[in-house]
Amino acid sequence: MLEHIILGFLMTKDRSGYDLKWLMENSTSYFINASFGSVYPALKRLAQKNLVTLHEAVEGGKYKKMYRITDSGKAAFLQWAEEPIVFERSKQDHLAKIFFYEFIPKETAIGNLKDLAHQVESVAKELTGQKSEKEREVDIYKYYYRYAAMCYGVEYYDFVLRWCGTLIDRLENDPETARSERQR
Amino acid sequence: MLEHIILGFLMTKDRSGYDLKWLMENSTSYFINASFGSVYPALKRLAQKNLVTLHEAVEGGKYKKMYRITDSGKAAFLQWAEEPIVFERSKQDHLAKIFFYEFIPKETAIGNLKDLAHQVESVAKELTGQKSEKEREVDIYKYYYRYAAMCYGVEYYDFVLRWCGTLIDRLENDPETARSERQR
DNA sequence: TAGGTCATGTAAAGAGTTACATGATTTT
DNA sequence: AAAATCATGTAACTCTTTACATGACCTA
Repeated sequence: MLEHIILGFLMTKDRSGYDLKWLMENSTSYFINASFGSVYPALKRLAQKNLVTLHEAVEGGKYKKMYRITDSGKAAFLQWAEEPIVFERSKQDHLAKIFFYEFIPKETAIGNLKDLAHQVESVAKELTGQKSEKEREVDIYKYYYRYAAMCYGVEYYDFVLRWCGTLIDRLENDPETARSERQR
Repeated sequence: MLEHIILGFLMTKDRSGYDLKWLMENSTSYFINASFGSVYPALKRLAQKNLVTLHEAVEGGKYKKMYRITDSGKAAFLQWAEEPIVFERSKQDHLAKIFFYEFIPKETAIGNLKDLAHQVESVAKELTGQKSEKEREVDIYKYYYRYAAMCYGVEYYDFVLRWCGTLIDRLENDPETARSERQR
Protein backbone atom coordinates (compact mmCIF):
# COMPACT_ATOMS: atom_id res chain seq x y z
CA MET A 1 0.00 0.00 0.00
CA LEU A 2 2.60 2.57 1.10
CA GLU A 3 4.77 1.73 -1.89
CA HIS A 4 1.87 2.50 -4.22
CA ILE A 5 1.12 5.79 -2.49
CA ILE A 6 4.76 6.76 -2.90
CA LEU A 7 4.69 5.83 -6.60
CA GLY A 8 1.56 7.95 -6.94
CA PHE A 9 3.30 10.98 -5.48
CA LEU A 10 6.28 10.38 -7.75
CA MET A 11 4.09 10.30 -10.87
CA THR A 12 4.29 14.09 -11.26
CA LYS A 13 7.76 14.90 -9.89
CA ASP A 14 10.84 13.62 -8.12
CA ARG A 15 10.75 13.72 -4.35
CA SER A 16 12.83 12.78 -1.32
CA GLY A 17 11.75 10.60 1.57
CA TYR A 18 11.38 13.70 3.67
CA ASP A 19 9.19 15.38 1.03
CA LEU A 20 6.99 12.30 0.81
CA LYS A 21 6.49 12.14 4.55
CA TRP A 22 5.62 15.84 4.57
CA LEU A 23 3.21 15.43 1.65
CA MET A 24 1.37 12.58 3.32
CA GLU A 25 1.19 14.48 6.59
CA ASN A 26 -0.32 17.45 4.74
CA SER A 27 -2.61 15.79 2.24
CA THR A 28 -3.44 12.16 2.98
CA SER A 29 -3.02 11.86 6.74
CA TYR A 30 -6.79 11.75 7.25
CA PHE A 31 -6.95 8.41 5.45
CA ILE A 32 -3.38 7.17 5.33
CA ASN A 33 -0.13 8.21 6.93
CA ALA A 34 3.34 6.79 7.49
CA SER A 35 6.36 7.35 9.68
CA PHE A 36 9.94 7.90 8.48
CA GLY A 37 10.61 4.40 9.70
CA SER A 38 8.38 3.05 6.95
CA VAL A 39 8.95 5.65 4.21
CA TYR A 40 12.73 5.21 3.93
CA PRO A 41 12.70 1.40 3.81
CA ALA A 42 9.82 1.55 1.29
CA LEU A 43 11.92 3.74 -1.01
CA LYS A 44 14.80 1.32 -0.66
CA ARG A 45 12.57 -1.59 -1.65
CA LEU A 46 11.17 0.35 -4.62
CA ALA A 47 14.70 1.10 -5.81
CA GLN A 48 15.66 -2.57 -5.47
CA LYS A 49 12.66 -3.51 -7.60
CA ASN A 50 13.70 -0.88 -10.14
CA LEU A 51 10.41 1.00 -9.79
CA VAL A 52 12.28 4.16 -8.78
CA THR A 53 15.83 5.46 -9.28
CA LEU A 54 17.90 7.51 -6.88
CA HIS A 55 19.30 10.92 -7.84
CA GLU A 56 21.41 12.66 -5.24
CA ALA A 57 20.86 16.38 -5.38
CA VAL A 58 21.45 19.65 -3.57
CA GLU A 59 18.26 21.68 -3.19
CA GLY A 60 18.20 25.00 -1.36
CA GLY A 61 21.70 24.35 -0.05
CA LYS A 62 20.54 21.03 1.35
CA TYR A 63 21.69 17.56 0.43
CA LYS A 64 18.76 15.41 -0.64
CA LYS A 65 18.19 11.94 -2.02
CA MET A 66 15.63 12.48 -4.75
CA TYR A 67 13.71 9.52 -6.12
CA ARG A 68 12.36 9.34 -9.68
CA ILE A 69 9.72 6.89 -10.89
CA THR A 70 10.80 4.57 -13.73
CA ASP A 71 8.67 3.33 -16.61
CA SER A 72 8.10 0.02 -14.87
CA GLY A 73 7.27 2.03 -11.74
CA LYS A 74 4.60 3.91 -13.69
CA ALA A 75 3.24 0.67 -15.08
CA ALA A 76 3.11 -0.89 -11.60
CA PHE A 77 1.37 2.19 -10.22
CA LEU A 78 -1.25 2.28 -12.98
CA GLN A 79 -1.95 -1.40 -12.61
CA TRP A 80 -2.61 -0.91 -8.91
CA ALA A 81 -4.68 2.24 -9.44
CA GLU A 82 -6.89 0.75 -12.14
CA GLU A 83 -7.60 -2.46 -10.24
CA PRO A 84 -11.01 -2.64 -8.57
CA ILE A 85 -11.14 -0.98 -5.16
CA VAL A 86 -11.54 -3.45 -2.30
CA PHE A 87 -13.70 -1.93 0.40
CA GLU A 88 -12.25 -2.93 3.76
CA ARG A 89 -14.37 -2.42 6.83
CA SER A 90 -12.11 0.23 8.31
CA LYS A 91 -10.90 0.23 11.87
CA GLN A 92 -12.53 2.89 14.01
CA ASP A 93 -10.65 2.42 17.26
CA HIS A 94 -12.61 5.05 19.16
CA LEU A 95 -15.77 2.90 18.92
CA ALA A 96 -14.10 0.01 20.75
CA LYS A 97 -14.25 1.65 24.17
CA ILE A 98 -17.67 3.19 23.60
CA PHE A 99 -19.07 -0.23 22.65
CA PHE A 100 -18.36 -1.33 26.25
CA TYR A 101 -19.41 1.90 28.00
CA GLU A 102 -22.26 0.09 29.75
CA PHE A 103 -19.62 -0.92 32.32
CA ILE A 104 -18.37 2.55 33.23
CA PRO A 105 -20.08 5.38 35.15
CA LYS A 106 -22.31 7.55 32.99
CA GLU A 107 -20.47 10.70 34.05
CA THR A 108 -17.12 9.27 32.96
CA ALA A 109 -18.71 8.24 29.67
CA ILE A 110 -20.10 11.71 29.03
CA GLY A 111 -16.76 13.32 29.96
CA ASN A 112 -14.81 11.04 27.64
CA LEU A 113 -17.26 11.55 24.80
CA LYS A 114 -16.98 15.32 25.15
CA ASP A 115 -13.23 15.00 25.14
CA LEU A 116 -13.40 12.84 22.00
CA ALA A 117 -15.60 15.46 20.34
CA HIS A 118 -12.96 18.11 21.05
CA GLN A 119 -10.27 15.97 19.47
CA VAL A 120 -12.38 15.38 16.38
CA GLU A 121 -13.14 19.08 16.18
CA SER A 122 -9.44 19.83 16.23
CA VAL A 123 -8.51 17.40 13.43
CA ALA A 124 -11.54 18.58 11.47
CA LYS A 125 -10.35 22.18 11.77
CA GLU A 126 -6.91 21.17 10.56
CA LEU A 127 -8.32 19.40 7.49
CA THR A 128 -10.76 22.22 6.77
CA GLY A 129 -7.73 24.52 6.75
CA GLN A 130 -5.94 22.28 4.24
CA LYS A 131 -9.10 22.21 2.14
CA SER A 132 -9.47 26.03 2.01
CA GLU A 133 -5.80 26.27 1.12
CA LYS A 134 -6.25 23.93 -1.85
CA GLU A 135 -9.40 25.79 -2.92
CA ARG A 136 -7.35 29.00 -3.10
CA GLU A 137 -4.15 27.57 -4.56
CA VAL A 138 -5.01 24.81 -7.01
CA ASP A 139 -7.50 24.13 -9.77
CA ILE A 140 -9.91 21.86 -7.96
CA TYR A 141 -11.42 20.77 -11.27
CA LYS A 142 -8.06 19.52 -12.44
CA TYR A 143 -7.48 17.66 -9.16
CA TYR A 144 -11.09 16.84 -8.61
CA TYR A 145 -10.52 13.39 -7.14
CA ARG A 146 -8.15 14.76 -4.52
CA TYR A 147 -10.61 17.50 -3.74
CA ALA A 148 -13.44 14.98 -3.44
CA ALA A 149 -11.29 12.86 -1.11
CA MET A 150 -10.71 15.92 1.03
CA CYS A 151 -14.44 16.61 1.12
CA TYR A 152 -14.89 13.00 2.25
CA GLY A 153 -12.54 13.71 5.14
CA VAL A 154 -14.24 16.91 6.20
CA GLU A 155 -17.71 15.39 5.96
CA TYR A 156 -16.61 12.24 7.78
CA TYR A 157 -15.30 14.25 10.73
CA ASP A 158 -18.49 16.24 10.69
CA PHE A 159 -20.46 13.02 10.85
CA VAL A 160 -18.43 11.70 13.81
CA LEU A 161 -18.94 15.01 15.58
CA ARG A 162 -22.70 14.97 15.06
CA TRP A 163 -22.86 11.34 16.21
CA CYS A 164 -20.97 12.21 19.41
CA GLY A 165 -23.24 15.20 19.97
CA THR A 166 -26.41 13.15 19.59
CA LEU A 167 -25.13 10.47 21.96
CA ILE A 168 -24.03 12.99 24.59
CA ASP A 169 -27.36 14.75 24.32
CA ARG A 170 -29.31 11.56 24.88
CA LEU A 171 -27.14 10.56 27.82
CA GLU A 172 -27.63 13.94 29.45
CA ASN A 173 -31.32 14.41 28.75
CA ASP A 174 -32.97 11.00 28.44
CA PRO A 175 -33.02 9.16 31.79
CA GLU A 176 -34.03 5.92 30.04
CA THR A 177 -30.79 5.84 28.06
CA ALA A 178 -27.96 3.80 29.53
CA ARG A 179 -29.44 3.33 32.98
CA SER A 180 -26.69 2.67 35.49
CA GLU A 181 -27.74 -0.81 36.68
CA ARG A 182 -24.87 -2.60 35.03
CA GLN A 183 -22.33 -0.31 36.57
CA ARG A 184 -20.21 -0.88 39.62
CA MET B 1 -6.47 -3.50 21.82
CA LEU B 2 -7.71 -7.02 21.01
CA GLU B 3 -6.98 -8.17 24.55
CA HIS B 4 -9.21 -5.41 25.91
CA ILE B 5 -12.02 -6.24 23.50
CA ILE B 6 -11.82 -9.86 24.65
CA LEU B 7 -11.93 -8.82 28.31
CA GLY B 8 -14.96 -6.68 27.47
CA PHE B 9 -16.81 -9.66 26.02
CA LEU B 10 -15.85 -11.77 29.04
CA MET B 11 -17.27 -9.19 31.47
CA THR B 12 -20.76 -10.73 31.26
CA LYS B 13 -20.03 -14.43 30.67
CA ASP B 14 -17.41 -17.09 29.97
CA ARG B 15 -16.58 -17.69 26.34
CA SER B 16 -14.28 -19.74 24.14
CA GLY B 17 -11.92 -18.44 21.48
CA TYR B 18 -14.34 -19.63 18.84
CA ASP B 19 -17.24 -17.80 20.53
CA LEU B 20 -15.22 -14.61 20.73
CA LYS B 21 -14.30 -14.72 17.07
CA TRP B 22 -17.94 -15.31 16.20
CA LEU B 23 -19.08 -12.45 18.44
CA MET B 24 -16.67 -10.02 16.87
CA GLU B 25 -17.66 -11.11 13.38
CA ASN B 26 -21.30 -10.53 14.25
CA SER B 27 -21.17 -7.39 16.35
CA THR B 28 -17.95 -5.41 16.07
CA SER B 29 -16.60 -6.31 12.63
CA TYR B 30 -17.58 -2.93 11.23
CA PHE B 31 -15.06 -1.22 13.48
CA ILE B 32 -12.78 -4.01 14.70
CA ASN B 33 -12.28 -7.63 13.81
CA ALA B 34 -9.71 -10.36 14.40
CA SER B 35 -8.69 -13.70 12.97
CA PHE B 36 -8.32 -16.96 14.91
CA GLY B 37 -4.60 -16.47 14.51
CA SER B 38 -4.79 -13.47 16.81
CA VAL B 39 -7.66 -14.49 19.12
CA TYR B 40 -6.11 -17.73 20.41
CA PRO B 41 -2.68 -16.26 21.18
CA ALA B 42 -4.39 -13.25 22.82
CA LEU B 43 -6.27 -15.58 25.18
CA LYS B 44 -3.04 -17.37 25.99
CA ARG B 45 -1.37 -14.06 26.85
CA LEU B 46 -4.34 -12.99 28.99
CA ALA B 47 -4.15 -16.29 30.90
CA GLN B 48 -0.42 -15.85 31.44
CA LYS B 49 -1.07 -12.38 32.89
CA ASN B 50 -3.76 -13.88 35.12
CA LEU B 51 -6.46 -11.65 33.64
CA VAL B 52 -8.48 -14.72 32.60
CA THR B 53 -8.65 -18.36 33.75
CA LEU B 54 -9.24 -21.44 31.64
CA HIS B 55 -12.13 -23.82 32.31
CA GLU B 56 -12.40 -26.85 30.06
CA ALA B 57 -15.99 -27.70 29.38
CA VAL B 58 -18.31 -29.76 27.22
CA GLU B 59 -21.09 -27.67 25.69
CA GLY B 60 -23.65 -29.17 23.34
CA GLY B 61 -21.59 -32.34 23.07
CA LYS B 62 -18.56 -30.31 22.04
CA TYR B 63 -15.31 -29.90 23.87
CA LYS B 64 -14.59 -26.24 24.51
CA LYS B 65 -11.98 -24.18 26.29
CA MET B 66 -13.98 -21.59 28.16
CA TYR B 67 -12.26 -18.50 29.51
CA ARG B 68 -13.41 -16.58 32.57
CA ILE B 69 -12.33 -13.06 33.49
CA THR B 70 -10.59 -12.67 36.86
CA ASP B 71 -10.87 -9.76 39.31
CA SER B 72 -7.61 -8.31 38.06
CA GLY B 73 -8.92 -8.83 34.52
CA LYS B 74 -12.00 -6.78 35.38
CA ALA B 75 -9.82 -4.09 36.91
CA ALA B 76 -7.57 -3.99 33.84
CA PHE B 77 -10.60 -3.79 31.56
CA LEU B 78 -12.23 -0.96 33.52
CA GLN B 79 -9.01 0.99 33.63
CA TRP B 80 -8.75 0.77 29.84
CA ALA B 81 -12.42 1.57 29.28
CA GLU B 82 -12.47 4.60 31.56
CA GLU B 83 -9.30 6.12 30.11
CA PRO B 84 -9.82 9.03 27.71
CA ILE B 85 -10.52 7.94 24.14
CA VAL B 86 -7.68 8.75 21.75
CA PHE B 87 -9.10 9.69 18.38
CA GLU B 88 -6.88 8.15 15.71
CA ARG B 89 -7.29 9.36 12.17
CA SER B 90 -8.59 6.05 10.85
CA LYS B 91 -7.31 4.34 7.76
CA GLN B 92 -9.72 4.48 4.85
CA ASP B 93 -7.87 2.38 2.31
CA HIS B 94 -10.43 2.87 -0.44
CA LEU B 95 -9.58 6.58 -0.63
CA ALA B 96 -5.94 5.83 -1.49
CA LYS B 97 -6.63 4.76 -5.05
CA ILE B 98 -9.30 7.40 -5.63
CA PHE B 99 -6.90 10.11 -4.47
CA PHE B 100 -4.75 9.26 -7.52
CA TYR B 101 -7.58 8.71 -10.01
CA GLU B 102 -6.42 11.68 -12.10
CA PHE B 103 -4.00 9.21 -13.69
CA ILE B 104 -6.52 6.63 -14.85
CA PRO B 105 -9.19 6.81 -17.59
CA LYS B 106 -12.42 8.42 -16.47
CA GLU B 107 -14.43 5.37 -17.56
CA THR B 108 -12.31 3.03 -15.44
CA ALA B 109 -12.71 5.42 -12.52
CA ILE B 110 -16.48 5.50 -12.86
CA GLY B 111 -16.64 1.72 -13.19
CA ASN B 112 -14.47 1.17 -10.12
CA LEU B 113 -16.47 3.70 -8.10
CA LYS B 114 -19.72 1.98 -9.00
CA ASP B 115 -18.20 -1.33 -8.00
CA LEU B 116 -17.08 0.18 -4.69
CA ALA B 117 -20.59 1.49 -4.10
CA HIS B 118 -21.98 -2.02 -4.55
CA GLN B 119 -19.52 -3.43 -2.04
CA VAL B 120 -20.45 -0.74 0.49
CA GLU B 121 -24.11 -1.39 -0.13
CA SER B 122 -23.59 -5.06 0.60
CA VAL B 123 -21.75 -4.55 3.91
CA ALA B 124 -24.31 -1.86 4.81
CA LYS B 125 -27.12 -4.33 4.22
CA GLU B 126 -25.38 -6.91 6.41
CA LEU B 127 -24.99 -4.43 9.26
CA THR B 128 -28.53 -3.13 8.88
CA GLY B 129 -29.65 -6.74 9.25
CA GLN B 130 -27.66 -7.13 12.46
CA LYS B 131 -29.16 -3.86 13.71
CA SER B 132 -32.78 -4.90 13.08
CA GLU B 133 -32.04 -8.21 14.79
CA LYS B 134 -30.79 -6.40 17.92
CA GLU B 135 -33.77 -4.05 17.85
CA ARG B 136 -36.05 -7.08 17.97
CA GLU B 137 -34.08 -9.20 20.40
CA VAL B 138 -32.46 -6.99 23.01
CA ASP B 139 -33.36 -4.00 25.15
CA ILE B 140 -31.61 -1.26 23.20
CA TYR B 141 -31.95 1.09 26.18
CA LYS B 142 -30.00 -1.30 28.33
CA TYR B 143 -27.31 -1.70 25.68
CA TYR B 144 -27.60 1.81 24.38
CA TYR B 145 -23.91 2.32 23.72
CA ARG B 146 -23.73 -0.79 21.57
CA TYR B 147 -26.82 0.28 19.76
CA ALA B 148 -25.38 3.75 19.19
CA ALA B 149 -22.17 2.20 17.86
CA MET B 150 -24.22 0.15 15.43
CA CYS B 151 -26.05 3.28 14.30
CA TYR B 152 -22.63 4.84 13.74
CA GLY B 153 -21.76 1.95 11.44
CA VAL B 154 -24.99 2.12 9.46
CA GLU B 155 -24.80 5.90 9.07
CA TYR B 156 -21.13 5.76 8.17
CA TYR B 157 -21.78 3.29 5.33
CA ASP B 158 -24.65 5.48 4.25
CA PHE B 159 -22.32 8.44 4.14
CA VAL B 160 -19.72 6.58 2.05
CA LEU B 161 -22.45 5.51 -0.34
CA ARG B 162 -23.79 9.05 -0.75
CA TRP B 163 -20.24 10.35 -1.27
CA CYS B 164 -19.62 7.75 -4.00
CA GLY B 165 -22.93 8.60 -5.62
CA THR B 166 -22.21 12.33 -5.69
CA LEU B 167 -18.75 11.76 -7.17
CA ILE B 168 -20.04 9.36 -9.84
CA ASP B 169 -22.81 11.78 -10.70
CA ARG B 170 -20.40 14.67 -11.18
CA LEU B 171 -18.04 12.55 -13.27
CA GLU B 172 -20.88 11.46 -15.52
CA ASN B 173 -22.68 14.76 -15.85
CA ASP B 174 -20.21 17.61 -15.37
CA PRO B 175 -17.72 17.78 -18.27
CA GLU B 176 -15.55 20.21 -16.27
CA THR B 177 -14.90 17.62 -13.59
CA ALA B 178 -11.73 15.54 -13.94
CA ARG B 179 -10.96 16.49 -17.52
CA SER B 180 -8.80 13.86 -19.12
CA GLU B 181 -5.67 15.92 -19.89
CA ARG B 182 -3.50 14.18 -17.34
CA GLN B 183 -4.39 10.77 -18.61
CA ARG B 184 -2.38 8.49 -20.87
C1' DT C 1 26.26 29.01 20.52
C1' DA C 2 22.14 26.71 21.59
C1' DG C 3 17.94 25.10 19.95
C1' DG C 4 15.06 24.16 16.07
C1' DT C 5 14.18 22.21 11.77
C1' DC C 6 15.88 19.63 7.81
C1' DA C 7 17.31 15.15 6.43
C1' DT C 8 18.41 10.15 6.47
C1' DG C 9 18.54 6.01 8.36
C1' DT C 10 18.47 1.43 11.56
C1' DA C 11 16.92 -1.91 15.15
C1' DA C 12 13.63 -3.72 18.02
C1' DA C 13 9.25 -4.47 19.09
C1' DG C 14 4.22 -4.83 18.29
C1' DA C 15 0.14 -6.28 16.22
C1' DG C 16 -1.83 -8.46 13.07
C1' DT C 17 -2.95 -11.80 8.84
C1' DT C 18 -2.62 -15.96 5.99
C1' DA C 19 -1.79 -20.52 5.44
C1' DC C 20 -1.26 -24.65 7.33
C1' DA C 21 -2.28 -28.63 10.50
C1' DT C 22 -5.37 -31.37 13.19
C1' DG C 23 -9.39 -33.63 14.69
C1' DA C 24 -14.29 -34.02 16.38
C1' DT C 25 -19.05 -33.72 15.35
C1' DT C 26 -23.05 -32.86 12.40
C1' DT C 27 -25.52 -32.67 8.31
C1' DT C 28 -26.59 -34.28 3.62
C1' DA D 1 -19.60 -41.84 3.16
C1' DA D 2 -18.60 -37.22 2.05
C1' DA D 3 -18.88 -32.54 3.00
C1' DA D 4 -19.65 -28.89 6.06
C1' DT D 5 -19.11 -26.85 10.33
C1' DC D 6 -17.20 -26.65 14.94
C1' DA D 7 -13.01 -26.03 17.42
C1' DT D 8 -8.10 -25.16 18.52
C1' DG D 9 -3.77 -24.02 17.47
C1' DT D 10 1.14 -22.80 15.23
C1' DA D 11 4.58 -20.74 12.03
C1' DA D 12 5.93 -17.65 8.79
C1' DC D 13 5.29 -13.44 7.11
C1' DT D 14 3.92 -8.50 6.53
C1' DC D 15 3.52 -4.14 7.74
C1' DT D 16 4.04 -0.82 10.85
C1' DT D 17 5.55 2.23 14.81
C1' DT D 18 8.78 3.85 18.32
C1' DA D 19 13.04 4.87 19.75
C1' DC D 20 17.43 5.69 18.79
C1' DA D 21 21.49 7.55 16.13
C1' DT D 22 23.64 10.87 13.21
C1' DG D 23 24.78 15.14 11.15
C1' DA D 24 24.01 19.49 8.38
C1' DC D 25 22.22 24.00 8.34
C1' DC D 26 19.61 28.00 10.09
C1' DT D 27 18.05 31.37 13.33
C1' DA D 28 17.59 33.88 17.74
